[in-house]
Amino acid sequence: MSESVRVRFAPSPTGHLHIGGARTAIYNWAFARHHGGTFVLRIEDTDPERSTEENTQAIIRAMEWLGLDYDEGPGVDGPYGPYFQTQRAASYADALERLKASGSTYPCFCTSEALDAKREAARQQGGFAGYDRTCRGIEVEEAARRVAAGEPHVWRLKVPEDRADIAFCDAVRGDVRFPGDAVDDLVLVRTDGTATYNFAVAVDDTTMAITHVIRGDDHLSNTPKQILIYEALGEDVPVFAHLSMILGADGKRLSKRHGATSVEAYRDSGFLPEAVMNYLALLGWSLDGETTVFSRETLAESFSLDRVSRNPAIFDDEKLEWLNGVYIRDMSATELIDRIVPVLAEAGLITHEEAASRREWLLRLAPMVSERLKRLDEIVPMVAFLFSDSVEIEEGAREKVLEKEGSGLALDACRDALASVPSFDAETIEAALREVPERTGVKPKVAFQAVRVATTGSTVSPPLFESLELLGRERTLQRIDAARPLAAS
RNA sequence: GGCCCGUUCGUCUAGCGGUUAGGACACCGCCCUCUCAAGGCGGAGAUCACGGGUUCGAAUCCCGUACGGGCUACCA
Repeated sequence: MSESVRVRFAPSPTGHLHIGGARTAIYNWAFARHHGGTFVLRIEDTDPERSTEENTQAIIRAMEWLGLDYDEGPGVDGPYGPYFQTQRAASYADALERLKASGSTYPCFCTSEALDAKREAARQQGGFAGYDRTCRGIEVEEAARRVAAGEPHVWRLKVPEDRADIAFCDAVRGDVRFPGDAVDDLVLVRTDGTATYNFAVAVDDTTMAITHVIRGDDHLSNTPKQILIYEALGEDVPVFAHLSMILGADGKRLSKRHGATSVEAYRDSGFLPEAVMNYLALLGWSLDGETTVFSRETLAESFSLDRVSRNPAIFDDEKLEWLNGVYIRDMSATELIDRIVPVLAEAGLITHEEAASRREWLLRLAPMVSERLKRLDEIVPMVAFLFSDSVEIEEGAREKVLEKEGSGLALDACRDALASVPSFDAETIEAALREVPERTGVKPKVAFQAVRVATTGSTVSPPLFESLELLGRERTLQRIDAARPLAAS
């Protein structure tokens, strides 16, 4: 429990960083930071069919966005590199040599076709469908001769006879035990000389001196295989911690069918990295059962594996949105503007140049919207009326508000008041408009709603007086004039 | 089929032998109020999957069952 703690996040670049992977990365990061250890990013790119450089970059970008800085990995050299599995072939070859030397592996000449047939037959009879060890019985000399002769072969792990139960203490699940005969003589090195997943992972984790393997639940059943490889190699077994899956709203494993599942998709739909990180941390871990909002620093300080939950968790978009709103409200006006200008620019409401020259105006806008936003992109429909020359009045708004008795009267009175107000700021505007109901006898709600609909086009908007201030006197009066014919007398 | 893992309000969770089973999101009501939010207060919501044990006492420990998930590849 000190500086010697080394953990790794090992995604395979066959797609973008998804929610489940991100949570695994977060827990690894938090564990490393908590213990002052080292967080390694290792790219498991051994599937040439599906791995791409682009995906690798996307994963790294997503981690940067979340603030998951790693101490060793792509672009961050360390003493245990390289950090791409495709570049570690020499390391696997070396491990295989060690296994050959200790007699813990043997070549297998069975064809995959023959194996498939046997497996199928065994499964029909309902038994364990592991390898039947045919080639394990071949004399060492003969096997060596056939290998030398170039006969196609794979290398299999020679699992000890009558192996006792393989037991380990999982840091989140507790004691886990597999029957000794549950693991067959699995393939370590393929016919083409490349390492299989389980071999590569075990070798990498030992050669990278990983002390704690924190990973998805789907690897729990692979653990006994890897333990056997560790033992054959004569290496220490790390501590394992298996995290439960994240499921979609239907209780099924999270997939594309559930909509956005990649971290980037959340970024693009207006979520803040702090919120995503906080939410994901909470999905399967709790600080104390009470605290729900916390910074990444607090997460690092408080994180421990024994508070990781064992049950699968359903991803709840609504709670993420609420949390995102919490973080938005917590931002200063300048921070919020910095985050929002790109969104407005993207929507074509403002250019970056305009944003720079109207900075002061935008800073006044910030407090009006901050407590109304759950996602950054909601800003667009909310403030579009401030960026247009005129406004189209929503059908329902006209009926419900403008056609209500008294609204025309109120509009006239408000127009007069606004036209003659000495200064067009929210405070003065409010004072002037507050007198209208008294003077006309129209209820405040009716009068203010009429002005709101006339100037924003909608029955829902940011606070009226502030909105008018930002709109400016000219446009405000124009819009009231334009709406006036639609209003009841 | 075999082997592993899991099961507390709709959702995320607290709980680690004795609690009125706590909190958060969502939901409902009230207050605040120029709309919407935000905020404040309050409410409803969990026979702790089911069945057996162990115990004076079990959501907590043990054993089954059901349901869900994972592994069982020369994928990762």
